[in-house]
Amino acid sequence: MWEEEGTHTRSDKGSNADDNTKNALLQTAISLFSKNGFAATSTREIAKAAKANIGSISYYFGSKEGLRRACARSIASLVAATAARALPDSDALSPDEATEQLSNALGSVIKLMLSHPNSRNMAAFLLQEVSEQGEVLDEIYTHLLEPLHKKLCRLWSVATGDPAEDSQTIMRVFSVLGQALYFRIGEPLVVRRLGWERIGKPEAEQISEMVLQNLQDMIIAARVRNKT
Amino acid sequence: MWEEEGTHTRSDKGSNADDNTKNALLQTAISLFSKNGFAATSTREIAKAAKANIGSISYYFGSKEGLRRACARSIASLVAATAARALPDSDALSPDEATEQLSNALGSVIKLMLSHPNSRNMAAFLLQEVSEQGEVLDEIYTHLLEPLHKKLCRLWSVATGDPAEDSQTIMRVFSVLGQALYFRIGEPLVVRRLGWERIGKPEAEQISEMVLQNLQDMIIAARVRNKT
DNA sequence: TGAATAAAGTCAAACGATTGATTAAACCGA
DNA sequence: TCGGTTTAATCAATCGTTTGACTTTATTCA
Repeated sequence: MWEEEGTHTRSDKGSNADDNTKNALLQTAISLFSKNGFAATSTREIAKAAKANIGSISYYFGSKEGLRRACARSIASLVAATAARALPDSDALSPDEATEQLSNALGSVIKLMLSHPNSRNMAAFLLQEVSEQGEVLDEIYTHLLEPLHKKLCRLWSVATGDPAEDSQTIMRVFSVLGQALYFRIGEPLVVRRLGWERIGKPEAEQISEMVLQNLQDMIIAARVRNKT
Repeated sequence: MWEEEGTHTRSDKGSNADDNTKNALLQTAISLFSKNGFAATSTREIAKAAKANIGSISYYFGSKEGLRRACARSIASLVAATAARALPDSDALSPDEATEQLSNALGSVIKLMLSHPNSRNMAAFLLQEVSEQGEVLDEIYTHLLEPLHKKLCRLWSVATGDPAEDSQTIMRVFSVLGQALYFRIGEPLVVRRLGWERIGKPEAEQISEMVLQNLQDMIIAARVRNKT
C-alpha cells in the first residue's frame, strides 16, 4: 500500500497541529517501546499516553509497524548526528591526538547514553531493535554503526599502529564499546551490586572515567606490542 | 491462587510421561521467548512447537507467567552450576594463579555463551529478563550474578592488589564481563561488520582470545598502578 | 472581502482476529 | 476402576485496524 515514507505527503509548510500529535505519538512510542518492548505495548496505550486518538497512528504512520520504523529512523538519525558532532573528521593526526579524540568520543557517548533520560530510552530502543533483528536493523547498521565504527577503528589504528580494518582491530573497538554498553543493559544488576540507587550524572562520570582508563591501558599495551 | 512452585505437587516418583511434555514445553518456551521475546510469543505457538496441548501450560505451570518463571529458574540454576564448575573456590592463591583462574573462567564463559546453541538461547533469555526487570530479576541477581561476581572480584583483587569490594574493582569486573556480553547482544552487528556468517566455534575462539588479552593488559596496568 | 469548497486532522465506534485461560469430557496405564 | 494426563471446545478480553461522521484549517473565486 504505502510506498515509503509517512502517509500524507503534505510537508510543505510544517504546520503545527499535525506535527504536535505526530511528534507526541513518536516520542511516547519511543518511551513505551523501550520501556516495555514493542509487542507488549498496545496502540491504545500509546495513543492514551500521547493524548491522541488511536486512529491517529494509522493516519500518520500507516500501522503500528510503521510507527516502529519511524521511531527507529528518528533515533538512528539523532544518534548519528550526535556522534558526528562528537567525532569531527580530521586526518593527519598524531597517535596521541588520535588517542585523545578516541577518549573524548567514547567519554561523551558513555555519559550521553547513561545519564541523559531521553538517550537512555533511545539506547534501550536500539538494543531491542538489534536483538529482535527487525527490518530496521539494516538501517541502523549502514547509517549509524558502520560509519561510526569505521571512524573509531581509524582512530584506533592511528593511536596504536594496528591496521585499521583488520579483524583484530574491529573486534577490539567492539569490545571497548561493549564495556560502555553493558552498564546500560545491565543497569539493574550494576546498580544493585554497587549499592547505588540509579545511574545518574555522578555515577556515569565514574563509569566513564574507568572505561577511559581501560581504553588508555589497552592502547598502551597495543603500542608496546607493535614496537617489537 | 498458586502458592509458589509448579501447579501439581506430584513429584514423588518422577514419572516419565509428564516430564516429557513438561520439559518439552520448558525447552520450547526458552527457545521461543529468547528468540521473539515473551510478549510476542503466544501460548498456542509454544504448545504447537512443543507438540503439546495449550491446556498443558496451565496444567504444569499455572499460567504463561508461571512458565516464564520456570524458564528463568531453570536457566539460572543451570548457569550457576556451570559457573560454579568453572570457578572452583580456592583461597591463598598467588597473583599469577589468580590471574590464570580469572582468565580460565572468563574464557569458558565466553565460549559457552557465544557458541553453544542452548547457551545462546539462555543468555538471550536472561538478558531480556534483566532489561524487562521482571520479577525473576531478583532471583537472577541473588543466586546467579552476585555470588559469581563477588568471586571474580576476589580473584581480581588477588591478581592486581586492588581492594576486593571497592566500587572501582566492582565496576572493573563488570566492564570485563561487558566486553564479552556485547558480542552476544550485538551479534547481528558484529557479524556484519566483520563479514562473518555467524559466531561459531572458531569465531568465539577469536573473540575469547582478544578479550582475554584485554584482561591481561588491564591486570598488568592495575598492578603497575598499585606498585607506586 | 466573504461565502463556498476542499483538505487535513480528530474522534468514537465497531470490525474480525487472536490472546491467555478455563472447562468438561476422553484417554489410558496401574 | 481410579487418578494423572491429554484433548477440543469455549470463554471474555484485548489486540491492530478500519470506518464514517465530525471539526478545524486552508484555498478558491466571485
